[in-house]
Amino acid sequence: MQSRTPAGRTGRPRSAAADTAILAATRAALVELGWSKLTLGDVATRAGVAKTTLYRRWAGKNELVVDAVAELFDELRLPDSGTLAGDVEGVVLQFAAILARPEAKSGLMAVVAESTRDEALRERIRASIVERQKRLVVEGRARAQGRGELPPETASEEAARTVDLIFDIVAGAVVHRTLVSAEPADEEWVRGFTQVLLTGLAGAGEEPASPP
Amino acid sequence: MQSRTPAGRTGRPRSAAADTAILAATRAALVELGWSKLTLGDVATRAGVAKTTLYRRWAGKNELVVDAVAELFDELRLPDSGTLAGDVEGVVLQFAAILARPEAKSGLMAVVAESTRDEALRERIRASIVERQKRLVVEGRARAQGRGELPPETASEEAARTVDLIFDIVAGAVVHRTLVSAEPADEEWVRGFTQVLLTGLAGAGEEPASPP
DNA sequence: CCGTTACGCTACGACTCGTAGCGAAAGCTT
DNA sequence: AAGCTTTCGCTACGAGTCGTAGCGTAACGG
Repeated sequence: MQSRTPAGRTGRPRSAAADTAILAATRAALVELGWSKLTLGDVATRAGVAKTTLYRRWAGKNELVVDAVAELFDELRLPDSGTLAGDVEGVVLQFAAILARPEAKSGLMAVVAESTRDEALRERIRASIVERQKRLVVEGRARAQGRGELPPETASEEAARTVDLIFDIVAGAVVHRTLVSAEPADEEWVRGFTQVLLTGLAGAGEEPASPP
Repeated sequence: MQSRTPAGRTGRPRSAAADTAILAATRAALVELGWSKLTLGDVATRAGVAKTTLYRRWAGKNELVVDAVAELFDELRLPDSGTLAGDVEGVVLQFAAILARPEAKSGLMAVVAESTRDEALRERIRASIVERQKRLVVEGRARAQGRGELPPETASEEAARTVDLIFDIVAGAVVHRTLVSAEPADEEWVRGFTQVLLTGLAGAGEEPASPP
């Protein structure tokens, strides 16, 4: 968040209700208009605030949409299924459910595209969206190592690289499936993906050990 | 392409030189301005043509950028390294090299974002960019099956699903690494990725069988 | 009650968009 | 060589958006 009133501050405080109304209006506008046709004037009207209020709180369209989309990822939780495969499937299904929403599709990819030319924007995305997801990978990996499903820790630098690699594979696959292939990442797909991730391509032909 | 002069047509033909100049100017504008600040008027000036000529050939910014970016993928070739791992690494490195270019980063993701609200645009992307990449997966997989590195074909519908899955994993990982994590998909990363893809997470700690 | 800050509203110049209309140019056909 | 057809470059235009400035009012804290 960025609109927190600095602690020992005088004067009229910023309306917290306006913040939530603006972010909700932004998501609604993303659904109806998409990124390119979304205008800040329209968002202001939807939220019931003045256009100038928007410009007082956000630098521009990019920052506003990042904050609006970031809230969608608040609900991400790491399930405790007891097995690595179960944890992966659970997280991926949650991630896929978020990405299936139209405001996430059009908003997230657009700001990522913009972030290729804006270092500050990329950092904002990283801090408010990506880092939260990556923490799930770290925790899930640690659990699996504790159960002996994954080889134990090596050097810490090597571990960081591995986490980054896993994260790029998991998040990238779901994003590509949802946005580029434009097919749902449903349970069947997630099962297949998880099997490839855990056992590799060669093992992908075999059935998993436990049919229901 | 869309500006081919219909076969038995009379009148002045469209300038092919204008086409290439416009697409090159579009890529240059993508590098300098990025997607959001790119204007068709600016592209026309760079290409040395009138703005109206642009509107006669392309419906809008989206279609123009898709064509401009699609040309970047013309150079994709499937290397014949003799092993599945080598083929995967070769293709991924080529793909990564293309995605490393700024005109690909800002252009490709932006049109993908737009395509979530435009069915025709998504089809245009699929036909001119995605399908070409997917063919490499199909061919590489067939070669590996011929060498016995992958289990042979099952049902054809099952095979299509597998190809789609592999494609989403490979392309998604490279895209996510390059655009979201904003780190280069260099040889070291590609080696690690290929190993996970072929042997799975559990085998990712082991060294590959054949050191040079 | 007073100082300070946020808010809503209006207005503004600058810019981009996509289109229309025109005369000239470049092909093919006869 | 003349005629037909289509494209091209150019200019101009209304419509819409941008981001900001200015003003009076509202909501807090001391």
